[in-house]
Amino acid sequence: MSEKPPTVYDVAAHAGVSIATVSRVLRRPGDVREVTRSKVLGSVRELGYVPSASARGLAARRTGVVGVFFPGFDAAWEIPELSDAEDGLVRMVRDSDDSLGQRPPDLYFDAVLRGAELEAWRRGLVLMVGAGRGSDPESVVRDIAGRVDGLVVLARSVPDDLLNAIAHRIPVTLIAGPRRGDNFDHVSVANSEGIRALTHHVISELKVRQLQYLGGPEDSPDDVERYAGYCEALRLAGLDPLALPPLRAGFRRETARELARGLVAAGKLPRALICANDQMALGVLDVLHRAGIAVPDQVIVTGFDGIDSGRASVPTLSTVFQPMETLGREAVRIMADRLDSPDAEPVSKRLPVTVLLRGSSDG
Amino acid sequence: MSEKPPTVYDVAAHAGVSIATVSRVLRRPGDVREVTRSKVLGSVRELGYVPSASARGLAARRTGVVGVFFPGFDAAWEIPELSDAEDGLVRMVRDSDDSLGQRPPDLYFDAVLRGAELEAWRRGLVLMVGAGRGSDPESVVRDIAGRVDGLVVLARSVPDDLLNAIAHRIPVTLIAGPRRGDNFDHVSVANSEGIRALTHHVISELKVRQLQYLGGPEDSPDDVERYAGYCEALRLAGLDPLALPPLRAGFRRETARELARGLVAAGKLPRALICANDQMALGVLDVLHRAGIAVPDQVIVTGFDGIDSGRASVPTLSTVFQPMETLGREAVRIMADRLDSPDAEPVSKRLPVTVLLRGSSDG
DNA sequence: CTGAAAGCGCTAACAA
DNA sequence: TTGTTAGCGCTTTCAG
Repeated sequence: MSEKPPTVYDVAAHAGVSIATVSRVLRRPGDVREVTRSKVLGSVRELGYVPSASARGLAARRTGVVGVFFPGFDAAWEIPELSDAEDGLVRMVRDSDDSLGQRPPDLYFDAVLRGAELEAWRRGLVLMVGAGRGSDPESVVRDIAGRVDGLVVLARSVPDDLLNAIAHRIPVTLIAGPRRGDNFDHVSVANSEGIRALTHHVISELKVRQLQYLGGPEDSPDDVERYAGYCEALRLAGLDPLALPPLRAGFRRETARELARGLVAAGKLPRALICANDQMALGVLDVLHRAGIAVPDQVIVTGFDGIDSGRASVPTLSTVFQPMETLGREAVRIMADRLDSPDAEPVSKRLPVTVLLRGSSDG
Repeated sequence: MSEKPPTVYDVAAHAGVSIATVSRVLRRPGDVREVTRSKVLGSVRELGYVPSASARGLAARRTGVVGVFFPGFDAAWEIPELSDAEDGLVRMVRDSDDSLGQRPPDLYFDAVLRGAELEAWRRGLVLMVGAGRGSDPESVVRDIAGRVDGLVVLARSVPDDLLNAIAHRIPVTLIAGPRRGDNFDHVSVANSEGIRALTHHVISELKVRQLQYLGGPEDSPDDVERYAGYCEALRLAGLDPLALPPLRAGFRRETARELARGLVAAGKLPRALICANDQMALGVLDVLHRAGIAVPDQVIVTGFDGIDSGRASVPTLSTVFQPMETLGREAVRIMADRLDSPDAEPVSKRLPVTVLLRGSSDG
């Protein structure tokens, strides 16, 4: 399938120049006379020369690669082996919600990754992705750390000490989560401010005084911020955040569904349910719909994230849009700047959000 | 921020061994006596040693990295500069559909990428991603090609000649699109079979005889396959695929909306609209809903892909689910195998799809 | 504008 | 079991 790949030496020989000239043609074409350059480029094409990034990285001490490390919520053992079963090419099911053997998509990381890739491209960088899974992020992170010029880390996917060790060698940019010391650059979104504004709207415009919070995992920094924003809005209105205790559904649609069914069955629905993300809000919406409970007339539901499905739901979902893609872009932008000027002051940027008032609150 | 990173030499000196031993400890710990090993590992930790992947790749001639290259539908000039404007952290809008300055998410690539990452992790590989954008995929592909042991390429994101040049050096696995020669391994999904089954269901179970196809770009290989499947089902039933000419909306929701509005206005709605992807189907559904046209009673609508929004729409969307994540996983799996045995026969795998009969056809 | 030569940090025979 | 040594393919002074 492949013979020995040509190297600079081959190209140099073929073009009748030195390897230094070949290198120049590729890196700073302006430094080479036109005729020489085109001669070299001719050889490059003819031989199908592809420079070895390893050699280049070794010699130049920079790889042009930025690593992106994000938490993998899939425990290793939950990932099914790829099966080789062949039951024909088409299966047919009625109204199957899931059972497709697919895990729910993680819109958030996907979007961040897309943004990161986008900005990397604009900056002439390449992206290397890794996820923390199972018990030992350490090996993966080290593995990636040796390959890249800088590392972008999502939320709390890497333990502090490891992070510090890495930051000692290459710049690290943190996405989301709390700011951790000022060894790192940091990008976040206005979590608390956003949900506070939305909650405030529900209270003062829609005249609701009985609200309940539906949160994700308590150890999620995002959830912590959002809950704080929620509480703040209530207190500002003279309401007690603990009048109705916060509910938890781990950011997951299915879990929220079960929880909502429970509330319906018990007749304990609040006048407004402020959810910490869209997935949960959609689950709730779905259950209420089936139970014949009118949204927003009987119950107001809001989400957070601004995922696409919230535009297709009935009613459409009021939510706080967070610019996930921009989050990724901004992180890489900051990283690129950092690589250019390693000694500049650490940067911390907070991105604005947009409250989207739609059918589930302002129908 | 960082001093000179320690190398094998530093570790060797610190541990009082040779660099070869350090290398062994890291690569084949079994070949080293226990005491030596722990001494070395101690030094590694103490010095915060991180091996250079460049040097390693150069010496070992393999990088442990798989590249994934996918088409970027964003023309470069359409990507807005990241703005530094600060108009406060919260903005508030009513019922804004878009205007969020975000491009529509590309669920398909996201899912494929996620699957690829997953399988790469299981195989101890790292993923490097790049997108073709603007006029010149060549430079990016070359750039990536030099960094990886193998390249996974989505659909037609890379011109044939370039692809051949690359395949000459490193293994290439194609995802989706037509099979292109047998220099390459290839994974695809049962596009035509899936849509044929769904169309057949609409015709023979739902007794519909007036169908119309709503396709994507004509040069999309996926669309070509899907259209073929559609036609086949019609012919099998003795219907003329061209009785109603195929419509085109470039796989985009917005475009499909406009088109649907046109059909409604002209009173030219067919009894069933078979859409080549979910985004378009959702656009149609939305327009019909607003126009007060009953789905599926007056018009049946079907999609293709099985994206999440199709479960939240009203009615829920009948569609053909394609295992996008599995597509990515399978591609990396094949690549990993290929790296292990470069001279095995080229592989071509077709993944099964699932027809999901939901509200928009079988309400 | 071009060439010669010295590494970059690591792996993999081969010796010991 | 461990050490020696010869590259891997490229960038980058420094001369010319």
